[in-house]
Amino acid sequence: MNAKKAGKISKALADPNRLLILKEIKKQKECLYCVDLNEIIDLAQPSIAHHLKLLTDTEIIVSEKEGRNVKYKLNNTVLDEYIQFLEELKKE
Amino acid sequence: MNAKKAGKISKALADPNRLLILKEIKKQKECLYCVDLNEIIDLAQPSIAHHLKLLTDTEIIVSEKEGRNVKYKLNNTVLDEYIQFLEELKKE
DNA sequence: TCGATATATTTAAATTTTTCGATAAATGAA
DNA sequence: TTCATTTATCGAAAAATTTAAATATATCGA
Repeated sequence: MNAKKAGKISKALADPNRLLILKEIKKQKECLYCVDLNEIIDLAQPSIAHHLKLLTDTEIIVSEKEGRNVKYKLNNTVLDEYIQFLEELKKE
Repeated sequence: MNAKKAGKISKALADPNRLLILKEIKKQKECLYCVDLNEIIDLAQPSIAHHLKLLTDTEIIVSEKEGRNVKYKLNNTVLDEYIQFLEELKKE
């Protein structure tokens, strides 16, 4: 992963509400329904949609449409690549 | 590491110039002199100082005064804790 | 089809972040 | 002490982000 992509992912992770979304995905055993976030996150619906878009744009989460609903799950591959980028910073 | 701290670190990493600083620390075999950044980063001196402050505030880098100069090195511990936080996101 | 529900988009305001000029503070050298 | 160098701080402008109201779109069920 290059620095540009890592910067975008860092930015996606740089917000408490977006971290909360990721935490909820983890909580729901990998898969979260968008509609449930309205009860969890104290933001208006368009704001939640905005945060979900930022996260999906980086591909750190992936969305799947299911009827009227959208469900989200973590993309472990991208997360691993990001972690790898961070690990590289430690190497001399 | 809690989400609040992880959010601050994510924010610290969410800027191309700050990632460049970290890359340079790695390049200089762990230790970077602040003065050298002026030639590397295309920003005014106060801007560079601002970015360094954000990074040191999260303790992802640590500074050490050496005469007039300040040198910086990566804090592997904080970086590892941040990585651990990310790893936890993957666990069900 | 019609109404209800779920999500997305547009637009604009509020807030935060980034940037830099001016200047201050600290240190080393002459 | 005086001057040059390095870093930090202050204040303000510019840019980016966050938020929500209004509205649009999509889908389901009756």
